[in-house]
Formats: sequence, C-alpha cells, structure tokens
Amino acid sequence: MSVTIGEAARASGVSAKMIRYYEETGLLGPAERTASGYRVYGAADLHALRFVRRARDLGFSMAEIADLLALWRDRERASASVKGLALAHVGDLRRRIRELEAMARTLENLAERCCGDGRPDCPILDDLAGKG
Amino acid sequence: MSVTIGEAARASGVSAKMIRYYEETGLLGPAERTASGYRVYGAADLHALRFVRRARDLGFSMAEIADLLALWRDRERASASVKGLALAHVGDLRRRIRELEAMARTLENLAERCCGDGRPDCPILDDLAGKG
DNA sequence: CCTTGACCTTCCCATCATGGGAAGCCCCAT
DNA sequence: ATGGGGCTTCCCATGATGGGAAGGTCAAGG
Repeated sequence: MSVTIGEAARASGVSAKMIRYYEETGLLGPAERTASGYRVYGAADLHALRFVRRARDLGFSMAEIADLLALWRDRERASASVKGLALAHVGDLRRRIRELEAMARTLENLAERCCGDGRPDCPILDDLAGKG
Repeated sequence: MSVTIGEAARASGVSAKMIRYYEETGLLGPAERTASGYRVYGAADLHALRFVRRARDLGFSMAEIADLLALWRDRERASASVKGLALAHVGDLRRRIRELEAMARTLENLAERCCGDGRPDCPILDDLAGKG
C-alpha cells in the first residue's frame, strides 16, 4: 500500500510541489525512498497529507498546522490546546473579515455616489485624492 | 516646496522603501534628483503618493492602482470606468470575505463541540483527520 | 575646517505558499 | 530498444513589504 508522489498528490489534493516543500521545510518528516530515489508514501502519510490539506482549507498557516499536527499525533494532548489554537485562528479570521468589510463598505458608499456614466466627475477619485 | 524621500514618506504615510519600489516598478514615474542623486518630491508627487496610500488602504492591488492613477490623471475619463474598477474590487473583497466567513463558521462550530479541557478527545482534530 | 550624526543611495536577502520550467534519471509498455 | 510519462533536483517568479550592509551627502556645531 505505497504510492509515488504523484498518486499521493492526487489522493490528498496536495500538489506534488507542495508535498516536497512540506518535507523540505520540516512540516512533514522525510519520505521513504525507493532504491532509485523516488519518494514513497504509505497510508499514514496520505492521512497526514489530507490533514494538512484540510487545515490549509480552513486558513491555518503552516506554523499553525505544525502545531496541529503535533497535537494530532500526541495522544496525551489536552483538547483545550487544540481549541485554543482554533479559536485564536478564528479571531484572526474575524479580524481580517472586519478589515475587508470596512474596505468594501467604504467603496460601496463611494460607488453609490458615483453616477458611473460618461462624465469625468467621480467621488471615488475625489476621495482617493483626499478631496473628501 | 520640494522634499526628500524621508519627508515624503512621513507626509504621505508611504515608507521610503515603498516609494522607491513604486518608482522601480513604474507605478510612479522616476523622481527628480538633486545633483548628488537624492530623490526630490514636489507637491504633485506628494499628492500622488497619498492617492496610492489611500488606494492601498482600500485593498486595491498595485495593478489596479496603476489603472486608478491613469484615470485620475485623465480629465476626459468616464466615471463609469472608475466605478467599474471599484465595483470589481468590491466583488473581489466580498468573495474573499465569504471564504473567510466560511472558514470561521466551520471552526466555530467545531470549537463549540470541543469541550476544551484536559482530555484528549477533540472534534476539531477528528474533523481535520477526516473522521467527521 | 573638520567631525558627527542623520539622511540618502544601491544592492541583496527574507517573508509565505505556491507555481513554472529545465535538465536529467527511471520505469513500464510496446 | 524506444517512447512517453513520471520522478529527481535546482532555479526563478509571484506581491507587497521590511531588514540590513556599504558607502556617499548634508547641515550643524566645535
């Protein structure tokens, strides 16, 4: 039950490029190799790759994922640690959302006041130019 | 009424590093120089720098800002072009917000189901591991 | 007049996660 | 044995930003 990097990529949704990168940066341990140097992945490796993929989909950074992986592998972990990490990340996401929200609202307000026709007068440019 | 790059940075809120970078990449035209090679900025340059700063604060990319600057300088522009750019960017922001929202909600749901005490059982890790 | 310290110049490097591509080796099927 | 596809490593690029080194410049004060 061992596959090459291409099959691992297809099975996990992580590109072969990224799998090598994760190995290079230490997020994942070095993969086993065939005699000719090909990387080889077993069931546990695929499991870890899918874990990483899922965590990336939830917006965790590689550093956070390293922590999550360590907790995942530690059967003695306290769930409080995981929850803490997750909630800290949620705080991060919420903060970014608030920033983007503020930008979007500002622009929507400006755009609403811009007639958007062939004339050059434009409250959006006026605002950017500081003439607000 | 001409200032050096440091003063321009302070006056515009754009770091000296970034001012040089904007010049290097062509977002802003080459600055005038003193005989000894120092960059020199006049009132119009400061105005443009503040424009760029403000646009960055609203989340526009450098490519979009290049377009906005061109429209700003073009007195024959159609406000529709500006509005189009702005609304396209709003669409971008809204899409990113939706993605982050989805991540945050997923994580909040998982965290809510995690008791977060000293025990190892953790729905968050279970979900990441695909045991959801 | 010379020193000092603050400022400027260019150049290189790092971030973070990701992709592109080249040169060369390997494996399998025809 | 040949061809095609997959693997290896290595280098480069992204976008916007900061850090820092090595060296030139300027203004103020001794």
